[in-house]
Amino acid sequence: MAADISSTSVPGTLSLRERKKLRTRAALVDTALALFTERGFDGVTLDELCEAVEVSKRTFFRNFASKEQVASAPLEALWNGLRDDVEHLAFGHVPVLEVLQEALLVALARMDDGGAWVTHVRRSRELAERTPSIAAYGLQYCDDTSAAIEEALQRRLGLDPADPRPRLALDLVVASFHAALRAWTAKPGAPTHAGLAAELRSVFAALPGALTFSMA
Amino acid sequence: MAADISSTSVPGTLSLRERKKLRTRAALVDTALALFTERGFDGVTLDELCEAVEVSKRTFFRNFASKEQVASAPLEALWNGLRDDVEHLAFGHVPVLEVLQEALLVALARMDDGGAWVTHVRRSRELAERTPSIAAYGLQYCDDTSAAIEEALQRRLGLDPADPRPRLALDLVVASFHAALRAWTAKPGAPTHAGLAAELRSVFAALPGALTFSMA
DNA sequence: AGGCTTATGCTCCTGAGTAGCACTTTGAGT
DNA sequence: ACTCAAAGTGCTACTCAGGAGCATAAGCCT
Repeated sequence: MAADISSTSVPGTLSLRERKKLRTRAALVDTALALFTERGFDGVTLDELCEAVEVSKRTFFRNFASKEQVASAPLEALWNGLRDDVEHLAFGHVPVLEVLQEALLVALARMDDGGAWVTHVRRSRELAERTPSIAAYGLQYCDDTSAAIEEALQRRLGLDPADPRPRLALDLVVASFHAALRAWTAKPGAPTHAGLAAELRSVFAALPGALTFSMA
Repeated sequence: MAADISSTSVPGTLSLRERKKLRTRAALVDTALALFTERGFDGVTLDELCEAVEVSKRTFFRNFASKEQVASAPLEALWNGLRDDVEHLAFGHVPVLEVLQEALLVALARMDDGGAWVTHVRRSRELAERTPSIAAYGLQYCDDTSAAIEEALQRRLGLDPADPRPRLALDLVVASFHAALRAWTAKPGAPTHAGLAAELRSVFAALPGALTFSMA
């Protein structure tokens, strides 16, 4: 899943084979999001998608585990980034919740290419909203990643595996991101990276109130 | 989805047709959980399941939207119960989070038949743990129900639809339940209803600490 | 009792996802 | 430079989930 640096002499440079594979993968994501957006997830068969990218179905399934995954790829990249970062977080004596919030903002900032990612995410999100199977896949991936992160937190913080607190803190951060994503997707106009980050900060700010507020 | 009282004179009594349908449904859930547990989710085809219950595949799909749903039925009943209850909650000036926690405990208590439900949940849970597609379906159903509950909360509390707090509070309650479920499933021995409720209370108690705790 | 509604069964069909085999490309050893 | 092993790719054939149309039977109302 994560790009790994291998056998080539210059670190950070990928072999021809690896670059080709990444290009194929990117082309599949790009074309899939375009076709799904245009004709709907169920209106596009895998055969059509593969034909458009000039790749066989076999190759598709070597890059993605399911039709749903190719539509969820942009957000998976974000969660993978967060998961990898947790390994190197400095915790000091700051509350874990705050460390995780900051880590998500950092992972999000890292996704800021020239706007390609943000455009993909917007499309992916809109598809998920009207396609239950995509939403289901995304939630499950998120849950899996959360379990992996929880495990890392337990290890790095020296906590009892039965302690529910790290997972709850993490789930709260994830729920905040989903809330931010919904709000951001609902906003009309061209999607921006800064806009998404702002929504996320705003939800984080509302979080303490979520625990204490009562009827107006 | 929810049992509705119809045309018969005595409220609470279902017509023969409706009772028969419910029996078929229950038989499908029961047999499905047994077969899936025995041979694995992918080791049982729908045709086999339908044959075992002596029902056609058409009938199966009139009762359930997918193979995954029949395995998730027990927990769906709980979420449906919570969703319906939210319509009649008294909020007073108690924090919404606490009202929701209490509501979930009440909905859970209502599931206490003689142990059949709890046995089904345990099996369903164990299946979900080793079958990603079941887990995905369950999370998506939960998310859908949460959206419906959020909508009800907005309406009943007179809140701005853009206010993220009710959904965050709800997500926290749901996350607590999932944590309790994981802990409960991990415990060996015969599953009990009281045990699950106790786990849930224990997670609720740990919740404030989840926001503030830092490295030991 | 008889007509109406609704569940059910049967059968055919599409498309996701898997597996086996042959072919090509790439990186490494000599 | 040449060769070989390893990995990626394409083709084909297969299983099974899930949906649609039409005919039948069971339960409901008058």
